[in-house]
Amino acid sequence: MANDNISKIEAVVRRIPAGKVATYGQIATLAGLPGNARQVGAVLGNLPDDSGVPWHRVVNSLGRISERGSGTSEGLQRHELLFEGVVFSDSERIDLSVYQWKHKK
DNA sequence: GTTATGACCCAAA
DNA sequence: GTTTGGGCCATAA
Repeated sequence: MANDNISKIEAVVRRIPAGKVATYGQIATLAGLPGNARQVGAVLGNLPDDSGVPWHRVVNSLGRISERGSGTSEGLQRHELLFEGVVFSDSERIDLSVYQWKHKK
């Protein structure tokens, strides 16, 4: 059931600590869906407002912000991350070497 | 059941 | 570290 995958993805995203970011592939793998990174994004898009999932802590491989493209948060994500202590690079990019979340254990 | 699209990832240049 | 091309899975029409 697809709904079950959403629960897993939510659980993984919820594990992301403040001031850290994770990539879709990382989440997909941790959620038990290797190679289904796209589905993670699709799930986040289907996430309800009361899901309590910090989707703004989820970025793509290059640490770039991935929004839906339709002026949806257009920088809201950046603001939220900055609020949590995440530092952005010159062109709206994050230094994954420092801020990429390490589930490690 | 098939076609088309998507908040992506990986390997190579 | 960034960009280009190819590929995987799931949802929608």
